[in-house]
Amino acid sequence: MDVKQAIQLLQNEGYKVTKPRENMLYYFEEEDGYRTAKDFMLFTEENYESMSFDTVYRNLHLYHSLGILESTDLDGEKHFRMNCMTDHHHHFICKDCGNTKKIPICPMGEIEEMLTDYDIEGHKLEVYGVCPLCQSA
Amino acid sequence: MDVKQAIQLLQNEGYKVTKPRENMLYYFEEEDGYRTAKDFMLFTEENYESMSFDTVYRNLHLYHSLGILESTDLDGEKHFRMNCMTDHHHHFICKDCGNTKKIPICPMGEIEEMLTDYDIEGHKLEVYGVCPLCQSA
DNA sequence: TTTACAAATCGGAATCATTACGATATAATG
DNA sequence: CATTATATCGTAATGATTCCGATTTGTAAA
Repeated sequence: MDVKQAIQLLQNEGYKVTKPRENMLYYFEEEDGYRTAKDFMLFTEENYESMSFDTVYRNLHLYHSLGILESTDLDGEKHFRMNCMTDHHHHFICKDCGNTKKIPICPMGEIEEMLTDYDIEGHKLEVYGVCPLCQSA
Repeated sequence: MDVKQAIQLLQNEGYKVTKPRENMLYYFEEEDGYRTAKDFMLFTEENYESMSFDTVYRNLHLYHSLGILESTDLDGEKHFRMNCMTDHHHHFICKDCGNTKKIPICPMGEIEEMLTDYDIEGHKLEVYGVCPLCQSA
């Protein structure tokens, strides 16, 4: 998912393409990892174009519901990153920088077999630690 | 982990065994699933022995740091359950009642092999949905 | 290109979960 | 049973997120 595709999706679904929305898309396309609402607010302030909390949170939810962003609960804060929908996978998440590495392994096949009476709606597999770059820093 | 073991652990580590602490232990021993601070506060109010937020949160953290409780971030709230330290495993978590079912599968062996340059500190594997009991209700 | 209007934004107030704080109470030890 | 460090209490403060009324803006039709 890139900015171009996301804008296309917004238009197809009848949502307006506004300056704030574009700014958010470009930010998350650039950052290859999980970021919070505050991360984004700080970034915009540094670039002299801060926007309302309301707008940021509302669009984060919109983007999540449209599948443009994926999210995870971490340390009591919601974190978001661009959604890579091409294949099903999971992430290593660096606790220092928030950047991620793809993990192309998923044990859900096995697990579904042992939960036949359960209505499975989703799952989460995440690995936490420090990435090579942050280790050397 | 049961109440008896937890109390033993508190004493060994030099912590006092107080009424509020005992109440919390009995609550989590009884409930076989993830519960929030508020869940516990509501329970105590119904039993006419409510206690301070400060006390509840402080002891939740204490119990977590001692390994008496395990925790997970869910819907922007921290959830806790009695820790079952006998074997490494993961959980199915019912989104309606919070109760859990053990999943004795873990793909970390495979995953560690593909993350050789990464400093791995932890991981999370959770399956979400509706348990059989809540489906029929 | 202008107009019209639904949709989006803004700033600030409100809410919810969680943490901090000073005063009081209490478990553990001698 | 006296001492004292530790825990609790009630409340105030914090941090993330949501809500709200007023204003602005994209979009589509005139």
